[in-house]
Amino acid sequence: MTTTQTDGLQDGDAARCTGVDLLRWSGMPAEEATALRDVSFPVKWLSAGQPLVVQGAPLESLYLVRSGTLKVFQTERDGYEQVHAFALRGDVLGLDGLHDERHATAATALEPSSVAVLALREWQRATREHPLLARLQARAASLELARRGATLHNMAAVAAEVRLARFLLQLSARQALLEFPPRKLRLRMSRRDIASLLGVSHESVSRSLGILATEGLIRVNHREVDLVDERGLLARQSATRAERDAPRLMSH
Amino acid sequence: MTTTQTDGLQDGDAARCTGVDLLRWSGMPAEEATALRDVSFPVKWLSAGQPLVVQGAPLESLYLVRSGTLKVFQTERDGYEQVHAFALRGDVLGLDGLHDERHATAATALEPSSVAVLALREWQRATREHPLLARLQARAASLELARRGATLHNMAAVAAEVRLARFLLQLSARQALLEFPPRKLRLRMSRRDIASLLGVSHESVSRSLGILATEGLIRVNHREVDLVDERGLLARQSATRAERDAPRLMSH
DNA sequence: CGAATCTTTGAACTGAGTCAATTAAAGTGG
DNA sequence: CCACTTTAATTGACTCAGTTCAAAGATTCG
Repeated sequence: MTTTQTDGLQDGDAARCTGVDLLRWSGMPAEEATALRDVSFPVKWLSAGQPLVVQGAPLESLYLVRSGTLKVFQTERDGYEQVHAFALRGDVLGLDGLHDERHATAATALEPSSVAVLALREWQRATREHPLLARLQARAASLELARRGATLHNMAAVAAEVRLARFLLQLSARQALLEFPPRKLRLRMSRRDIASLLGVSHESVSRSLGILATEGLIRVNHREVDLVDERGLLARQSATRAERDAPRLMSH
Repeated sequence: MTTTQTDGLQDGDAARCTGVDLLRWSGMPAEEATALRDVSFPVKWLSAGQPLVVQGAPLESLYLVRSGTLKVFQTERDGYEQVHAFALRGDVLGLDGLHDERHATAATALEPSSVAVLALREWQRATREHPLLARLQARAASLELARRGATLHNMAAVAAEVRLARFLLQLSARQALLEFPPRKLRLRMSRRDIASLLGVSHESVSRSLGILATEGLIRVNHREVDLVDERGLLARQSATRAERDAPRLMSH
């Protein structure tokens, strides 16, 4: 909203996108969706560091990430930023606010990014008329739910390097899905953001990166991380928490 | 396990429920939903300890909890059970599996419980024909997403008692919504389940309960917990993680 | 009543948080 | 374009809370 400099448009890219685009970005087959060609939504561009939604704001629209990276977070009373997720192409922002019409989490761009603006009224009408769009939303919610599970899994690990290894592997997997090189990670977020997501101090993130690098599993250069030894990382990501009384499959 | 042959029905309660029931259980206004009287779904009864869905199983239906308590969890390769949530009345199970048609998480009853079985085909048809049901699903997903955020918040806390305090307060709040006495908690889950959800060892849960009890904030008797001093608990739940460089509100 | 699970408590060890100080990078403005 | 400021990242030292291992009660259930 308002004119934050380049605001709406940007040269070389459309100011609006169609329903077919939405399907494509969220990784759904879009062939037989000719009807969705006539549905369109505005595209909003964000510069690095620009907030898209603030916590607690009335939910006026959902957003589907078209490009870039956003961080999704809550700010505690004491000012601590709890990062919930990083949003990449295809992710839908604002779903966690549908139930009470307020944004439960804030979202800020970590690099130049663009999103489709799904104004609530129109979007809900669109989902009613186009089951594929309803499906898109359900799918997005489902994916996010599953990803939250993975995040929980991360934080459940005892050792900080284990959490970090899991995080890196998950990011790699997501990049692969988006057809980026899966073992060349360009971290768009600060160490502190990662630390928050993993539930450790940012110093621990630093140290853990060092440890994994020393072990030859990754190579770290500023915010560029190469996954050198993926097998090793996979091995490292085991061990959630000691559970000596683990597998008790009853013997028929 | 054991007598799975009682399966569907149980004396004294209907074998099916209507769309209006679904709305009611999930806390949505159900007055003007006369059309939903004709939509009905089977009810399934579960005994304590009975699994409802297993991890990885093909998603054949969603479930809406009608009564009781379920635990939602994943079992790691090493046999560790990572608890994701506890489901109470109104919660929908299986949403995290919609995106790939497999159950991402398992669900097991912690006490005698009942759920509405929303067989996928029929349910999806129903949501298409009845926007209120579509809304119910979106709302359920949204609520669960928001609740996952709270869980993240819990695990981000440094001290174990803080995590526990938050957990107890959240459970209390949910009970209040369901019109149960908010400061008389009957924990349906084991200490270990709680520990898993909070990301600590079960010994720590035991100790933390002791600490909070010693401080006079709660009273513990086996699995009955009374919230004696709610203010105190609220005070205890602060302090996520030191962040001396916290509030940086830019002043324009 | 006995077997299994759950829960509590104890003791020792260790990994991660906190505090602190230094270096590196990025952003700002003249 | 370069000083200057601010923020990000790394590294070290110290301390302590929580994990781990162990073992003893308590409760449940067959």
